[in-house]
Amino acid sequence: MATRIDRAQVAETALDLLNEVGLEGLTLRRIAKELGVQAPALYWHFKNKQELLDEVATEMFRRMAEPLSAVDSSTWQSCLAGSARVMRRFLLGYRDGAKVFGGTRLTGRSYAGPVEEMMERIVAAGFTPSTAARAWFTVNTYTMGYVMEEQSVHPVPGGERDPAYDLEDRADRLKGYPLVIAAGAEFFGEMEAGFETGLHAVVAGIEATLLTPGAAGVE
Amino acid sequence: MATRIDRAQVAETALDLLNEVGLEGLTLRRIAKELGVQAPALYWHFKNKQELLDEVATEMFRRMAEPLSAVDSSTWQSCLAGSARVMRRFLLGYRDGAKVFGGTRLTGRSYAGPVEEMMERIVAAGFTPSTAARAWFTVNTYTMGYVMEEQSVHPVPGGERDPAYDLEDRADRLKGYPLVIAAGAEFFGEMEAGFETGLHAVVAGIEATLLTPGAAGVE
DNA sequence: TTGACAGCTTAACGGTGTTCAGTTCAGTCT
DNA sequence: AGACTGAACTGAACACCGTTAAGCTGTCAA
Repeated sequence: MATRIDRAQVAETALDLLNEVGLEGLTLRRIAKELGVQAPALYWHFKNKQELLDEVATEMFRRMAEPLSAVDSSTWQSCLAGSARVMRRFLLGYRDGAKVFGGTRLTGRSYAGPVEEMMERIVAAGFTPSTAARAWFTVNTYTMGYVMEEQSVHPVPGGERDPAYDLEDRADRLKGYPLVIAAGAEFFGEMEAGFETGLHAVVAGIEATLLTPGAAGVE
Repeated sequence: MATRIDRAQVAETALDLLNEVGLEGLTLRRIAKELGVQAPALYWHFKNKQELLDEVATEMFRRMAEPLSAVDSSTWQSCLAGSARVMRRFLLGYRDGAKVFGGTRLTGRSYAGPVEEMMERIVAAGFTPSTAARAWFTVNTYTMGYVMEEQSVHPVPGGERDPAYDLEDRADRLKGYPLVIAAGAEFFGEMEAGFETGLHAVVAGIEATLLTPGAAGVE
């Protein structure tokens, strides 16, 4: 009845299933069921579950590619910041998106095109290939780390906050540490605005230290 | 024979075991065995495995507390950068350290003391409580994200690189994308130096955008 | 018609987190 | 001292997990 399945179809199905069941619930049996197939059938297409997850992450990136290349690239700042925003939006769009994407290596070379394009723009703006890569990596690292934290506060896309992160409870528990309480409010309050503020800082720092060599040291 | 166990002892044992077996191998039966006890005994002390892992992360932080408060705090820059370095060193010291630490919430209030202290120093340097928190969070986010990546290249503390990240293979695979190849060399080459460069940028950006309000926008 | 082989199923294995009823043992009270 | 109590742990079991091996089924070529 149902047509035969292939790698791409499995990855797509698994990715769409992710929002329903979360990474923990994304078992081979569950994926197979969604495909109208028995679990071991997946082993015809993938060596093991990790390889399947790598393909899922790659599919995630594939879906990011279009909006990524549509980012405003009139300045390197908007290029970097824009791609960070796209990345965040996409990761937030999938349950445990950051964990899935961070825990896997992209397979094949499908991701190379968009990345090359973006690097070209940054280099054109005055960076060397090496500092451009560092700039991109730094922004990416920040973004991944941020969304990771964000998704542990906000596990389900569009859903409400994890009650374990209730700010009042937290304030109560940490009485006597006023700055820690204030910090919690800053961290877990307006996460979108917080991301922008941090991103803003990172980009400004890149300008100060990577674009123009010979800036002040940290020490 | 053996004395009874308590939460702290379980967490310490589990944390020490982590370097031997990795997060994947850190099963309840294995931890219990190490304690000379049966697996279900752990359920007397913890509601479930996640709660145990939370305690492990907290124990990790507990061990960080001393070096954290020994960080040079003569300037806010050295304070932030120093704590980021301590954090990275510690996370790298445990197999899957970033995953464990990132995936859990710190329990209790044991962590509040050191954090409060650090925040006080930053506020004293001219930040508001709110911008100080944002600065700290941004640096932390970068550090966690960085070490996460670093540990997927370098899984075992002190061990050699994961062969899957071989740069030559990568360069071969990505022929035709010169900037992507160069980026790979920058990312996965000298990871210590790379961390410092990025950290440097982040701190400089914090100075430019958070310490002195009214800086240039990202757009 | 026969053979080959890709793609799938069925059955099973060892291991996982977790539950639950029962056991042991230190410490308290009469 | 001896009975009691509750904390701490054991043993057996459950449902489910990733994974493997062997066998079945349909399609296509010769």
